Amino acid sequence: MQAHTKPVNIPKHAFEAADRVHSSAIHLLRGLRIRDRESGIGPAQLSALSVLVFAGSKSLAELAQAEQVKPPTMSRIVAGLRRASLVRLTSNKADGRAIVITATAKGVRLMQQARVRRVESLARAISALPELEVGLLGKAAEIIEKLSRTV
Amino acid sequence: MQAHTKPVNIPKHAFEAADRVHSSAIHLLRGLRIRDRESGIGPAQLSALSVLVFAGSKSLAELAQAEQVKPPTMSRIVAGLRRASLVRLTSNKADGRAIVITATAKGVRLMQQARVRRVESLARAISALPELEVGLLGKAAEIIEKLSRTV
DNA sequence: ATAAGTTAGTTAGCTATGCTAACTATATCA
DNA sequence: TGATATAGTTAGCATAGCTAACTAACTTAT
Repeated sequence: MQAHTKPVNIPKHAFEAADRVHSSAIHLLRGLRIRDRESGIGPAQLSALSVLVFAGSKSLAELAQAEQVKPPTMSRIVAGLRRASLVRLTSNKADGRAIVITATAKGVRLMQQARVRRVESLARAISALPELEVGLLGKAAEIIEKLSRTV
Repeated sequence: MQAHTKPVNIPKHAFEAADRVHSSAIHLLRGLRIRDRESGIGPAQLSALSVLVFAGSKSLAELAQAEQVKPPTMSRIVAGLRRASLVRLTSNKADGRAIVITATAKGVRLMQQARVRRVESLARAISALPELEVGLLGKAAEIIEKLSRTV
């Protein structure tokens, strides 16, 4: 009943770095997500909408996979977004079973405002840092972005 | 009724750095949280337990504040943790209304395993990076940790 | 000392979000 | 054509968020 991973093949310093990066990411997002309440929609709806706005139209199955939820869950999330007129559903000409989910202008506007609210306070804090540290953060973000495609 | 912040006093480069840091943190945690399902408890319970394990015993109100939820919500989360024997409730000698919530040995074990599962794949990815980048990540984590106390 | 007010937690009842199982409708394949 | 597979929905369950209203215990003012 225990994780049967080889525990020894990861150097200690890598594990500690991972732990600190993980922990700081949690604490950062814990602070930033407070302002999401102002959006007026729930976290799952907001996150699904962000995928549609930043990655374009998706089918239900694609959106479910991107958000790591099962299709029935995404079905209800999309129903909520639709009720709020934040997305529009159209039919896929090539496949009558599938739906094409697209953010409406209202949805794009809501999402952009939510993103600005989130990033704004972080940006303010960052602007108080020395130039060197800002550059360091930019490089680190790039590395983390690359890592998150591997893990 | 609107946020009366001056929108212009944040330099563009700070906003862009914030955006990249924010985005990379989201993508990182989106990948890591998949393995939390193996813990057998829900995300809110897992997160509350991590506070108890890493910051020690807390009252219900303190735990609710740390997790940014209202007391009734935390009351139910703690009830779930208690049903699973992951926390123990004792009375506060100094204040008969308050409860002291403490992780049990089983709770500590579950939490540590969950943390290892999360961090392990990230650590593996990090161990493949050049030494220089690992160091850079460590410094960035420190800066982000500091920032998340300000934002 | 006791009545009034405050504070800590719980309970009830709503919504949102996660799941699996079972269904409908459409595509595809033998 | 009939069998099978795939896309999405519906039903029903659990968890997790909220507010309103409650109980119990502590504090304060008279």
